[in-house]
Amino acid sequence: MQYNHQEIEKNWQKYWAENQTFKASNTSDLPKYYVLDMFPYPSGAGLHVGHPLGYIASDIYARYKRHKGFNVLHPQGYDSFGLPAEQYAIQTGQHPAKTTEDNIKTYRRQLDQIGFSFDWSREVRTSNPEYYKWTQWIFIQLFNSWYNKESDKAEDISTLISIFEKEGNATVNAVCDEDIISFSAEEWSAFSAAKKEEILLQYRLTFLSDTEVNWCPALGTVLANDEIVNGVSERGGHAVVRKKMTQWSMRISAYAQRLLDGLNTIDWPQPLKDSQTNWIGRSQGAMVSFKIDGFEDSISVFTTRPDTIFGVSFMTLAPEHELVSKITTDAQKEAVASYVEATAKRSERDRMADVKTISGAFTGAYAIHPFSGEKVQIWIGDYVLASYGTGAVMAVPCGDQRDYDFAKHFNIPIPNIFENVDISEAAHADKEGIIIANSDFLSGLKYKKALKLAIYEMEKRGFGYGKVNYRLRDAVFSRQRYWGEPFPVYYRDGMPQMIDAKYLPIVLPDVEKYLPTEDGKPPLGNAEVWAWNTKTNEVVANELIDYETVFPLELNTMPGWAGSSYYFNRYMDPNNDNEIASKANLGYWQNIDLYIGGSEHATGHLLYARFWQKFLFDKGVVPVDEFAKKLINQGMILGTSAFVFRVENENKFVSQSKIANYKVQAIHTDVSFVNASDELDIEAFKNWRVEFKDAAFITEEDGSFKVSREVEKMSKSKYNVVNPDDIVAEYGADALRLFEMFLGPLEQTKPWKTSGISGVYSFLKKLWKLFFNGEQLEISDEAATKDELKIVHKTIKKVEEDIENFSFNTSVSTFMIAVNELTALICNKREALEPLLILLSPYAPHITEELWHKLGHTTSISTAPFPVFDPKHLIESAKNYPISFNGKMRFTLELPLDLSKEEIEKIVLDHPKTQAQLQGRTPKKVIVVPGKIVNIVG
RNA sequence: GCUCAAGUGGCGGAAUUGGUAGACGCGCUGGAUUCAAAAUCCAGUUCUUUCGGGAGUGUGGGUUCGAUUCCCACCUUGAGUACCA
Repeated sequence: MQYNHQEIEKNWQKYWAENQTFKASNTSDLPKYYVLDMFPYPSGAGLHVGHPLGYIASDIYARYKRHKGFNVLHPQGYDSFGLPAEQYAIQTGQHPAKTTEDNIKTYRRQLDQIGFSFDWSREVRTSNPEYYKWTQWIFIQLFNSWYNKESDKAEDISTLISIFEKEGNATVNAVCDEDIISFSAEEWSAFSAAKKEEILLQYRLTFLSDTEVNWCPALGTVLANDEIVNGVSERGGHAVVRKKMTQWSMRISAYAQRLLDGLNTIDWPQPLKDSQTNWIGRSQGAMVSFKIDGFEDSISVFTTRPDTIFGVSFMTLAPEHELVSKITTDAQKEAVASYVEATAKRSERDRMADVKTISGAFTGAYAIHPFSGEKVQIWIGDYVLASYGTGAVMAVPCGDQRDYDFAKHFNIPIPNIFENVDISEAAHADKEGIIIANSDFLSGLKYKKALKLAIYEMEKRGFGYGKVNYRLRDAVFSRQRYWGEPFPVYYRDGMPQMIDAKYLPIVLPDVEKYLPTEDGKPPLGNAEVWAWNTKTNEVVANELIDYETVFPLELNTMPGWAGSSYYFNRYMDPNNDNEIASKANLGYWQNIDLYIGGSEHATGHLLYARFWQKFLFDKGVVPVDEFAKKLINQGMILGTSAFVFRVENENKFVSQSKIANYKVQAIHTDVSFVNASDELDIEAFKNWRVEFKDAAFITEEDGSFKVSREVEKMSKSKYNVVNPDDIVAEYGADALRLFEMFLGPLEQTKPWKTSGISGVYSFLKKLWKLFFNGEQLEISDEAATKDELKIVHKTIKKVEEDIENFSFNTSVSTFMIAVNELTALICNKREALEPLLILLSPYAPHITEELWHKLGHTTSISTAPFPVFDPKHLIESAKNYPISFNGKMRFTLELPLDLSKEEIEKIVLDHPKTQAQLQGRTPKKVIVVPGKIVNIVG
């Protein structure tokens, strides 16, 4: 009987779906295990063979855990809000919901044919109102919360109001805006309702503010920092400029320290942790305030080196610093103004690309050194960033290279405050082993002591204090897009009002056009029914807006990361209409045990999701404050492009080995025209494009035409995309799954070459043959021999270790070895083949399910217990010892394992081959490691 | 520039409490079967060799009886990050 993968795979996929084989129960006595993939954005292009890699790995692990007796949650869904559907809508007028629905159908079909054990009854889609109801709900919770640094968690805004009512805000230790006014309890109660609202907004965890945002004119929207790469938009590579806009922001900075600390409690890849650590950017130092000569104002700076404060010889402000225009003297006005204008013109990208050029301008003003009382010049320079720290630095040229370069360039003095350090060529930034000099009370001290004493003195004298600073900025949460979650917000007297949670979801309205309005409002500005009636609590037509009971709704939508920041909790109870998920389900499933996805989400999704999880934990919604215990980044699968060589200015192609004789240019050809031996199907190539129809070909001697190959990113334009549909049709899903795992270590980037799949395909055919004699299924119930059991048990041991270590590539070779060895023994014993099928079933679920049932079983193999390894089958009585001379293995010798060291040494030394190797020399030393090796020195 | 990771046959890769380098597969070579092809099966495939053997895991050094594995320096590639005060 032939191995017919097409029929087998279709049948079992149908069986699993009909029997809901992989539906997870929310109540079970079994231990739980939650395996999750990062859910995909359903793009119009569908899947290529690189996409399922992580899904296959997680599916193997999920199936393995079921065999091991776990109640496994392994759901899948779609991150279905996003830009491509919207841009398609702008071009074609097609509603993004329709495009998205179509794309999801394609995705589902492609995923289904690979045989994943997803519990599809739990599917979520971020663009479904039943889902984004909870995205809106979380937004309201954030709005109604503030961060109390005393309790170090988010609390309800009502606790803040009651503090204000009792004692004003002097005692409040909160994470909030910087420009907060202070007020007493009496003043608070005297404030108008609007004023109170305005103050509270400065404390809320999501808040409206005029912020400098990254505005992308080409996309017509703002972008978050992590959506910008090298100064241009991550998507499309468009220019990005700084612009002031009123936007919703998320106070993620409140969680900076906890996001940092939490990294120590989770098993995530070190590079990913490093990039989050770097993104959060904690630095410890001090805030110091410098008075400005002749002004009431002072300049605050953040420094990590307060020990070098006596080395300050000037100060530098960012050109955008608010004090610049105020303190600049008349004499310097022109120079400063032209410098400010010049820097404003330069894009972020230019400024970043050009780090070496030193530029700046003197303001004419002086600051007073807080310790020495000396006057120091105040400069402006674009090496100081407005967005970091306070936008101003105390410049210590002897200890910081940038300050040093600036001072040299503008002839500013460079006082040396280090003992025995030469600073004639460069600054001395190293803080280890230095001794401070010329620094009043700090002189003679080492770095650590000087640092502590400097902060102590600043605090005592009242112009500075120790502080931890973070690079992490609050996250802009508004997008000027259509295809995203609407905010549950309307505006009354210019102040935002939350819609009561019981009226959620606020459903995205229909619009005529998906572009911004003519007066520059976001696309929702085109909606005609987009106002909130506070009496009837429903969305009504804009024409009813009277600013008394009917008010305009928010026109922005939420960013892409909103829906993906909590979806893993929703899978636990996806159809619950009253809560994100029930307490019981959240309590049972807790968090993700294994999360698999790409490393590109390191500082986006994975940071925001941790932030929301911690917030939801503070609010008592979820039971744990990290959402994923273990995370693995699967590597990218690259394409192997094929090139043909065309003679310049001729319609003539030259086979690979002959190009030296011609002047040729390489052009991509479709990889599907090329076989395993890199030979081109000339006919297919000719029919590919009209211009190749009459092309001439200079072939190899044997008539074949060879292409050259190169590994590149898989992309349509390089004609190297391989569609899993084609692979599944020709070789089957089991072969695809095995081959993707066989390519190499999961986390590694590796090239795809379809030719290699024949190896795993013939492995499956060999496995099939073990069960059949010609057309006839033939299985023996005789006891397995010692040798057969040895094969089975060494395979159990290795495969179990490999899966636990996520080393899926090596277990595929182990299966091949086992089948090769059993084939050699002509083994068809049930006792040997049944455990082998179970071992293999996570990798190749269809063929094993088929053979399992052919063996007479009536329930799915996925419920069979994992075979138990018994070491007694691997006990050996003899060892084939490698005999080395000076560490080089020269021959092997089979010896019983129960020999003593001395006996082994004697036998080896007496052996004629040893004598031949020694050629009469006497060995200096003989190392015998019983059971391992013999090494003869001399 | 900084940080991290990785360099092993023609290719993907295997081997680490230091102990037989190249498992498994692709490709390639030869053979069997076939009218022929596909499929299948068998043998071989790191390099070199005077067929005894010798060399060999990016380069150079070190530790060790013994190093792909540990240490130092360098080279190359990839990823991330970048005026962070």
